[in-house]
Amino acid sequence: MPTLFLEIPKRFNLRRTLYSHGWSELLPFEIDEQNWRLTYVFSGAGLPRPAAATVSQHDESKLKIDVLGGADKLSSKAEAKILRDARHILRLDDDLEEFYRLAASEKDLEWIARTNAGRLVRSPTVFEDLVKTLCTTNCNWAMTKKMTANLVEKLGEPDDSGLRRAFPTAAAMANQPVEFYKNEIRAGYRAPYFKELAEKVAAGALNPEAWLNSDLPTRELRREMKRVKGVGDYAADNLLKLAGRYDGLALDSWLRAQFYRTYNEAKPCEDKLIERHYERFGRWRGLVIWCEMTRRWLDD
DNA sequence: GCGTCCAGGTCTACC
DNA sequence: GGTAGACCTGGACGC
Repeated sequence: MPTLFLEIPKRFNLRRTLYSHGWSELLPFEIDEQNWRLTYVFSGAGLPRPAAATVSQHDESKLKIDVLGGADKLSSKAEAKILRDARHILRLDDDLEEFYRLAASEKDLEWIARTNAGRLVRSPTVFEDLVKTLCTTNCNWAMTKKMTANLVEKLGEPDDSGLRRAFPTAAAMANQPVEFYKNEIRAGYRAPYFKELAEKVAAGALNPEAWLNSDLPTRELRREMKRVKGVGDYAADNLLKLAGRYDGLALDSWLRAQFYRTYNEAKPCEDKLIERHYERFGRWRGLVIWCEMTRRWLDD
C-alpha cells in the first residue's frame, strides 16, 4: 500500500477544509469524521485504473496519502497525478492572505483568520463539480447525495478492489439515454441536462476545465456558465466559488435562511439586503458569507 | 392512506 | 428586466 506525502501551506486547517461544505459527503468522496480522513477515488490520465486513496494529517507540515489496495508501487506518473489532484481538491495552492487580513480586521470574523478557514473542498475536475452542482438544484441534500451516488455506482469505473468506483467520465455519461437518468439516477427533469452536458463535454464542444484559468471577467464567465442547461444564478455562483472567484454570494434557500436567522430575527428579507451587508468585502464576499454561515458546523 | 408542501432552482413564455 | 407557472423526487406533516 503506497504512501505519499504532501506539503501543506502554513495557513491550512484540514478539519475546516473537510467540513467546508457538503462535497466531502458526495461519492466518490468519503469522509471519516472520527479520524478526520478523506477518501477519494482518483482516476484519469496517468492512472491505468481508478485508485482509492485516503488523505490524513501526518504532521504540522505534511499530509499523508495512503493509496488503498492495488499494486505495492505506483508509477511516477500515477503518483504525480494523485498528488496534483489532492492539491487541487484541498485548495493547497490558493493564496488567501488578503482574505485573512480582511477577516482579521473585523471582530466577528477574526476567527476565520485565527483558524485558517476558507479553503472549500472541490473535485479534481470542473466537470465533476458541474454535475454535482446540478444535483444540488431544487432538491434537498438527501436527494443530492442519492443522485450523485447513483451516478458513481452505475456509471463509474471500479478500482482494483471492486469496492469503490470513480466519478463517471463525460464519455460514459454521454453514452446513456435520457431515460437512464430519469429511471436509474432519479434525476427527474434534470435528466436531459445531464445528457446534453455530457455529450458536449465528450465531443469537445464544451470545456468546463478552462473556466479555472479563464481571463474573462467574472460577470462574463458567469454568463458562459449559465449557457449550460440547468445552471442558473445559484449554480453559477457555486461553480465560481469552486473556481476561486468569490464575488457572487451563491444564495440558495439554506444560505438565505441562515442569514435571516443571524441578522434579521429569522424574518425573510430581499436578496438586495444580503448583498448590501456583504458589499464591503469586495471580491471575497462569497467566501465571507459562506464561512460566517457555516461556522457552527465544526462546533456542532 | 392520501393530499399537500417544500427543499442548498431553472426554464420558458410572456409582458 | 421582471414575473408566473411548470417541472421531478421523496420525506415530513396534517388529516
